[in-house]
This record gives sequence, C-alpha cells and structure tokens, in this order.
Amino acid sequence: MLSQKGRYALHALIVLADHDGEEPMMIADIAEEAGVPRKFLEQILLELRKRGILRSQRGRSGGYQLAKPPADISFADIIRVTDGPLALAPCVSVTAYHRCEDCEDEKTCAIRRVLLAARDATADVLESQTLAGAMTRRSRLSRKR
Amino acid sequence: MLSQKGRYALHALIVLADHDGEEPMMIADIAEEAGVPRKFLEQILLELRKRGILRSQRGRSGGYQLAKPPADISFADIIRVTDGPLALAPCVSVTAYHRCEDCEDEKTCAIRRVLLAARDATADVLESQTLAGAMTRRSRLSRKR
DNA sequence: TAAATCTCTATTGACTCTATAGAGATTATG
DNA sequence: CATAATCTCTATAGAGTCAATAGAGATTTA
Repeated sequence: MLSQKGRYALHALIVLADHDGEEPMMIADIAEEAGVPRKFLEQILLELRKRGILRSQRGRSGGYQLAKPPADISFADIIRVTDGPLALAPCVSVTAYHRCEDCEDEKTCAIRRVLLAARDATADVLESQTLAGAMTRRSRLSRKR
Repeated sequence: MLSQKGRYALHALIVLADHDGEEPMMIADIAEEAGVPRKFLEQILLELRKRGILRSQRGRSGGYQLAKPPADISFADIIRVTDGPLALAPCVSVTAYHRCEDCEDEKTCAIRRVLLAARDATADVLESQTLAGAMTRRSRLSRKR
C-alpha cells in the first residue's frame, strides 16, 4: 500500500499538472485543491523539489511548478520519492539495490526470481504512466472547478 | 518492500515445501533451516495456519506441514498474510477493497486507473508463482544440506 | 504422569507515519 | 528600503507498527 504521503503527492502533482504552463502555484492553493493538510504538504513538496520533480520560487508571488513536462514525470518517479523502491526486496531493487546478508547465491535464489519478476511487472506499468497520460484520460466532468 | 516477517515466511514455507509429504516438522527445526528467530517464527506460522496455508499437529511429535500441495500455494497467498494487500491503494484492492473517502468518481479517477493496472500486473506474477514452481527451478547446489 | 510440542497473549524498544509548529531566508512591491 | 508574502528547514508529539522475546496454557504421545 502507498502511504498517505504518497497519495497526497499524487493528488498534488495532478493539480500542478492541471496548472502546467501557468504562474507558480502557492502551497496553500495546492493544499486546498488537492485536499491535503497544508503543513504536511509543505514537506512533501520540498522533497519532490529536492528530487528534481518540482521547481519552486520563493518570496512574494512565489510557489511551485513542475520541473519537467507532465509527460516526463512518471508515477514511478513520484512513488519512489514518497514510498521508496517499487521492489519487494532490496536484492531486486534497481534504485536501492543491496544484497541480502544471508543470501547464498542470488542466481539460484527461488524467492529472488519471483520478486524480480514482480518488480519488473510493477515498474513496467508505473514507469510508463505519466502525469500527462493521467490527465488526458480523465473526464472533464471529474475535474474540480 | 516486504516486511522481515514476509521474507521469513517465504523462507519457512520453502523449507516446508522441501519436506512436503514427510512427517510434521517442528518449529525449532524450521527456524534452524530457514534462519529465522524461533519465537518470531512461531507467530508467523500460527498466522499462516489460521489463514489455511499450514496445518499443525500439537503435542509430542507434533509440528507443521503445508495444508495444500506446494503447487496450490502462491507467493500472493503468502504475502497477503504477512504484508497485507498487493494493491497500492484500498480502492484497487481485491482482498481489502474500500472506497476512498474523498473520491469523487472512481470510474474517472486518474490515479486509480494507474494503480489498478499496477495491481493487476503485480498480482498476475505473484498469483501464478507457487512454492512448487519455486522449487523446481531451484538448482540443487543452492539447497542447504 | 511426564515430557514434548504447539498456542496464545503480553510486553518491550526502536522506528515510522502523520500532522503541526515556528523561526529563518528570500523576494516582490509600494 | 521596509514590509508583507511566501517558501525553507528543523523540531516535536502522539499514535501506530515492526521485530523480537517471554512465559504460562493446552494438547498429545509414550
């Protein structure tokens, strides 16, 4: 399961994708539109910025924007920031690989083979789905405002 | 990521699959072979039994056995016991479905569509991979003893 | 009856998750 | 240049979860 933080991040980024190309959007407004507690959202956006997904502008009339086109931000990118690796074990993680301490032989490990297949299947989906894709497929009626 | 409990469960069940058809195996021996702390393993096995994956025998010469043929126990079955639903959100879970409180329309939710595809991809892999499959593909050399 | 084994519940310490708070840094604007 | 608006950063708190251990209870076999 995704954490609450992960769900909030997805909602917030979809709001920001909706406003792509416009002026930077204030945290308070994003929080309002995405339905996320404001102070919690601050931390989430900060992290997303540090990981290169968002860009921010400080001071008056500041705010947040996507750092890249919506088509270049995948669900996998987002979830990795908020919830860590997609993989079910470190030994099959691409972004946070490390060997299991007690593993005798990765090549023949019965568990690893299955978890690797699971990771690949999950990553195939989440890396191919982007904010742009999410928006084009969304019905106008379901959008707020 | 799987919990430690989940990894322990997988190791223990592979040990039990190795001994399928034999006498019940004592917790202490499973713990030894699987490399799991004994008292922690007790709790894990108890849960797996309550969920119908294991069968136990009490008293002297008691122990644990698989409750079903190894080919009928999937990785998904095991992981659902130890780590909960495979899905990334309740609204796309088959085993623990519930609607998101703030969801306006599931049919058009941009996030849900993607998470549903991810769940299906993951479940396809984990439901098709069983203890039997894990064993036949394992090299003899990698087995303990 | 005794020994061996599983069963159940409680407890503990460390950690994580969610959320809030507030002081600090930066910027636009009058 | 002073002020207000905004993001930035770190700390904190409470609840919950995770990993592990402990020990008394129930059951079975011999």
